[in-house]
Amino acid sequence: MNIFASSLYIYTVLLMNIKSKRLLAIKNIISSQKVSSQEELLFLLQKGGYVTTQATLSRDLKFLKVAKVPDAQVGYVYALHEASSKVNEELSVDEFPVSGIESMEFSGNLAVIKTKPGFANGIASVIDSHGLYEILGTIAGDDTILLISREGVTKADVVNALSLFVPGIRSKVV
Amino acid sequence: MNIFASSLYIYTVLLMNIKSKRLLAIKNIISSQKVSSQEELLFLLQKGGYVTTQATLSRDLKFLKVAKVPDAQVGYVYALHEASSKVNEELSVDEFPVSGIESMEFSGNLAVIKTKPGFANGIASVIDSHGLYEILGTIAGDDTILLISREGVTKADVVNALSLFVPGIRSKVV
DNA sequence: TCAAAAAATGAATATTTTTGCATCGTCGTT
DNA sequence: AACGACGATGCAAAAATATTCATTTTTTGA
Repeated sequence: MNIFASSLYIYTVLLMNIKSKRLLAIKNIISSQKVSSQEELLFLLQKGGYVTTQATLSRDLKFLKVAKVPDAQVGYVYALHEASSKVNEELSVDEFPVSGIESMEFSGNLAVIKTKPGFANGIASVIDSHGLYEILGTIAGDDTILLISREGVTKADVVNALSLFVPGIRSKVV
Repeated sequence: MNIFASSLYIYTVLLMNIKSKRLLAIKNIISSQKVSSQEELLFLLQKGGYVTTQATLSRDLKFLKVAKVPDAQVGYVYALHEASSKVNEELSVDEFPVSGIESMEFSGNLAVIKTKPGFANGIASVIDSHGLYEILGTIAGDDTILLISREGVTKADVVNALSLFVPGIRSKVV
């Protein structure tokens, strides 16, 4: 199977472009160790294969709302805020999620998909864009997608349909 | 013992208190408005009668562990840490903005909760944070929350679950 | 597909923040 | 009283960070 011809590739590109990956790497690094300057972060990113400049880091940190906080040990540390701090705790620097999806559960002809914060809209629109027969439509909040499936369609059908372009999707409740 | 005869006391009042007062003033200022640079803070302090230099502010902010956080409005703001700002915290994790809820009605495995304008997201996230078994998830707009309950769960079950932390909750429709 | 628009980026620069050093006023000790 | 220690502070240099500008890359719309 040529994955570059598959919708998996399209999905991946849509959600995980270079910048997104770098942002995720930044999150992972600063949540796993004390980083006290952008220069230091720059070096750590390079070790992970991300080559960029201090200017871009400054913008990235602003985008991520990463705070610079006084710290007893090293003077200052960069810190994520509450909401984003536990997002990627199980991920190492070198492993990136190909999906922002956390879980999926059904209730009747509805499914509730939990995503990483902020991912719901993006993922929902990817789902919508495939125009799947099984899925009537979706509504997305910030980290939750409500998916309405067509009458007569089973939960397995929906999972199967989504699994075509959502890697590793699996329903918690069967 | 006459503490006014103690030179330690005099020393404390004359020197330490100046710093303490300034630190307090800094806390008050940055917790009541958005301050985006030390220079700006310097000016605000001067208006309050505290004359100092930017270098001292840098040290003060470090002492107070004041974080510099990216902000959508003004670029960057200085922010107190959780512990320091607890004064303003009116709601604990277990308290609930019950006054924000207007009504709750069911239809099948769905419930629509009407809230005061702007409250929906906050209330929905409080509900989510409790990770109730009965509730698959919620999606919030501005003043409406859609709540999806698990299959086999009754309306009463949902109300019971919510009533654990939502005082006086009651379903309009049974 | 192509052109226009928008977003991302690096280099250089401007701005902001931190810090080394010297000083001042005071205390505790001799 | 003299001396050394200490915390607070200002000044100025150094370091860190943010932003401007020009360019490239990506996305969007027709």
